[in-house]
Order: sequence, then structure tokens, then C-alpha cells
Amino acid sequence: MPYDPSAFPPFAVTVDLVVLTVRQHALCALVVRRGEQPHQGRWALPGGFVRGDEDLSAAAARELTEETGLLAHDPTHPAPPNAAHLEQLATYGDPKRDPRMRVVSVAHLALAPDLPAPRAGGDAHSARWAPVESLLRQEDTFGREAGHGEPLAFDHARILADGVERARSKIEYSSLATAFCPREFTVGELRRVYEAVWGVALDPRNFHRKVTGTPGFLVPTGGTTTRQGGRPAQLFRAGGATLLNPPMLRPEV
Amino acid sequence: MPYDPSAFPPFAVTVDLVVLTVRQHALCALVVRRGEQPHQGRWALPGGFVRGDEDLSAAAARELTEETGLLAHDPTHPAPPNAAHLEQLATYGDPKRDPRMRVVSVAHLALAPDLPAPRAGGDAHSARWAPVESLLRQEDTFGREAGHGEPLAFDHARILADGVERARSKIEYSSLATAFCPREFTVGELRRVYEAVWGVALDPRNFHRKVTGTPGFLVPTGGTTTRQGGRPAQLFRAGGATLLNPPMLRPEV
DNA sequence: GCAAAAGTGTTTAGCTTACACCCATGA
DNA sequence: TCATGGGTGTAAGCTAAACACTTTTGC
Repeated sequence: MPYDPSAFPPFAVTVDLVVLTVRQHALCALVVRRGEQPHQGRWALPGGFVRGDEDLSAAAARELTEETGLLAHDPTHPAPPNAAHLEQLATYGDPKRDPRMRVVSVAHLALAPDLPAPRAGGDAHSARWAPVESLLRQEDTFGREAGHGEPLAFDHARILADGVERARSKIEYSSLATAFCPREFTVGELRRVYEAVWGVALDPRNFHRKVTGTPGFLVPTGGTTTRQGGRPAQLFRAGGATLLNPPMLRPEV
Repeated sequence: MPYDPSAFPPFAVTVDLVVLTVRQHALCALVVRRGEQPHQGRWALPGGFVRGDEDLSAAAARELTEETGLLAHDPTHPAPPNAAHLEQLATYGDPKRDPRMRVVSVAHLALAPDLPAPRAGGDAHSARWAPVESLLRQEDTFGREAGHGEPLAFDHARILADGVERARSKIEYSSLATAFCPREFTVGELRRVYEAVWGVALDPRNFHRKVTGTPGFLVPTGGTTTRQGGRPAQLFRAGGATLLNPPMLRPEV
């Protein structure tokens, strides 16, 4: 059945960002306070319109830098100090997802190390890191959490849940967990990333053997640190490997 | 940096389909001959514009039915006889990917059993199943293949490659390979699906043990068939399990 | 009978797990 | 000295890979 292309309906295309980090043993997402209607005053994922001459990934990288100061990191090049992992997540286009007009949102997932402080940019009045656990619990129960009573705007709870699930599964078979760590980190710090993202406890001894025994995952820098207390721990940087084979095994839920 | 939403640039949004099947031991994709400019006469992935009141998945399901007669299959419901698996793949929005206008394409991946014959629909003059190996080889070498000399239109070779990669990895840890099989199938037929998608040979004996030993993957129907020759083989239907744990292991490349 | 495909049994190697145990530091 | 986290050793159990072998049909 032919469809007249000259009469194609106009869409607005946006990018929304699921920016995840690990702070204080909890997986957190960046949310911004909406400054305008609809859902004014509600928390939402950062995002914005794609410009006319801009690729989707470029729009996502631009929004990421505006909101956080982080640079999207092309994995084929050496990482700048404030690098974050950025990848496309999925696209959301329910005709009713935005009451103003037909908006298709290309969601992206960013993984970043713990930052000093979020930086409010774009049209957001303020920004904060919130534990994903509390952001997603609201979707089900509407239990009012300390300081932020409403569920996320639009379909952003759904997008966040998809992003979290992507991150949880992807650190199983890739070295992406290092994107949550500073440039130099210890095995224990990397383990705490896995524990926070998966929400489980891992055996420190087997974890150590596993990650140090996977070729290309970690490269020792030679230095040590005692910033976590206890015996000095070796410092590592992320190695060149991107796929872990065999993968890290997530314990049964 | 605020950006005036009232001045958002208008986009056309399309869905493109990577429809895969296995025929004669080869992974094949559905391609249609373009009937109009640009790239008139070239092979392309089937697709079309998303309508004004239509969700993205609904548009993809509509295009799939128009092109093949297959029904997109909600895995929470029992499968109709002509069911296909359909899922979102990725979104492609390079500003220059279509010379006519700014088009964002939300690609979807469909997996279907071997069909009697493709059915030309939409604005396509004709449709055919082509081995993905030959469709993707053209991207690199431009070696002229029998009967179809040019690479795919637009960025469709890239989209196809992404869809094939998704299918190859997803049959590792999910029961999706059964989507390539008829409703009742033998272990050997399922193995030939894996072999065609991965392009490797698998040990029939270990494969048999593995798939029949994974709970919920296959349920015996009680019947047998000799349509593959040799000793009669038990017939199975896809079980309720969607995730395979432990996964099928793809041999080293 | 013979070819062909379907299945079963068995051995070996690699990996995960659980946990005992030792190491090096700060307080 | 003790608490804390870092790191190594080791034995048990599970899985996959390789392959010998039996089963059941069509021709």
C-alpha cells in the first residue's frame, strides 16, 4: 500500500540521556528539574532537540557535555581525562508520549566516573544525581522518597529502566565497568562498581583472580594506593580489551 | 545553551526492516527493488514512513505484514502460525543519509521461518531473499555478484550488518533461534539454523545434549519425522524459556 | 546391506566456587 | 596490637569439547 512521502507527518526528534555513575556504593542517574511545561518542576532525564545538521550521536555528545562537562569517548582513541562512555540505547516514539507534539526520542546511555558535582546546563533549572533504585521504585509504588516526590516526567522511568538493564548486562561481557572508574583504580574499586550496578556482593578473592587473569582487561600502572584503607592495592588502568571472554558471571538473583 | 523548541527542525521518521531467514543453509535477508529516486533500481531494505498516529513498533509490524504477510509476535501470547519475531534494532540519523530531506530511520530486526515466497508490497517493484554474505561482501569489494551488482541503497548495508550481528549474538543467550524454525522442528534443523547464522559447523552430538538439556528451551511434541533422512528425529516446539543459561557457545572465529 | 542422520556414553580439560590462609598498612 | 582491605593457594563441582559407539530409517 503506497504512502505519499510528500505528505509525511513532521516529527520532532530529541535525544535523551541516561547518564549513570556510581557514588557511595549506589548506582545513580543524572536527572534535571524541568523548567517548563509539560511536567514543569518534575525530574526528567537530560536531553534536547537534535539540530538540523547534526548526527544523532553528535547531538547526544553535545547534550552530555552541556550537562556534565564530560566528553564522549571514541574507544578507538586514547581517553581524555574527563571521558565518558556513550552509546545509543533505544528509540521511543509513542504518539502520546509528549502532549505538545509528535516527538521521537533517541535515548543514549552514558557511563561516567563519579564527578565532583553535576552542572546544570541547557534549559534545566537544576540537576542532581539520584540513586536509580529510588527513581525506579516510584514507577511502581509512588512511595514518596526523601526530597523528590514524583516519578520521572514523560516515559523517562521506562527509558531509565532500559538503560540500567543495558548497563547491568553489558558489564558482564565487556570491560565497560571501567568507565565508572577514575583513570587509575584498584581491583577493589572495580569490584565495588560491579556490586553497586548489580546490587550483589561478590567474593573479593575470586573477583581479583578473575579480572587480573583476563588478558587485556587491566594493565598495572606500577603505583599503589591505600585510599581504601588496609594493605596497599595495586593501581590499574583499563586495558585495550573491550570484550571479556569468558564473561563476568552475575550471581543468581 | 537553550535551543528554541518552537523552531525545531522537521524530520521525517521511517522504519526500515532487517528481515532474516535461513534458506538452504544460508542466512538470507529480504531486499526490495527501489521503484523511485533516489537509488532507483537498487536493492534496499523494506521500510516506509511512520504515520502520524502510529507507534514505532506498530509501523514496523505494519511494514512487516505488508512485505511478507508475517505477523509480529508478542512473546507473551501464543504464537500464530505465521508469526515472526520483531524487535527494535537501532536508529540511523546521519544528516546526509537521504539526499531528499532529513530522515531518521528506526531500524527493526525480524526473524522469520523460511517462507514459500516473498511478497512484493509497498512501493517496491519486486522483492527477494538474498544471502547476507553476498549483500555484505559488496560493501567491501564491489565484486559483482550473480544477478545483483550494486551495494544496497542508502546506509542499508550498515543497518543490515548491525542486524546480522544482533541476531548472531542474540541466539547465543536466548531461544530466538527457534524463530527461524517452523512451529515443529527437529534438533538437527535447529542446529542447522545455528550453523547458518554463525557460519560454523557444530558437533551434532554435543549440540543435541545441550539444547535438550536446557530446561524450557524445547518441548517434545511426541511426533517424529524423517524429512531430513536417516533415523527418525523427535519433533519439538519452542518452550517457554527466552533466556538460555548457560548460553550456547559460539566457537572461536 | 549401506548411507545417513539421530542419539548416548565417556574422558579430559578448563573454569567457577568456596574458603583457608597469608600480607601490608594505618590507627 | 588489631582492624581492614589486598592478595594467593587449593580442592570440589560443573560444563564443554572431542570422539567412540549404537540406533533407526530410506534406498
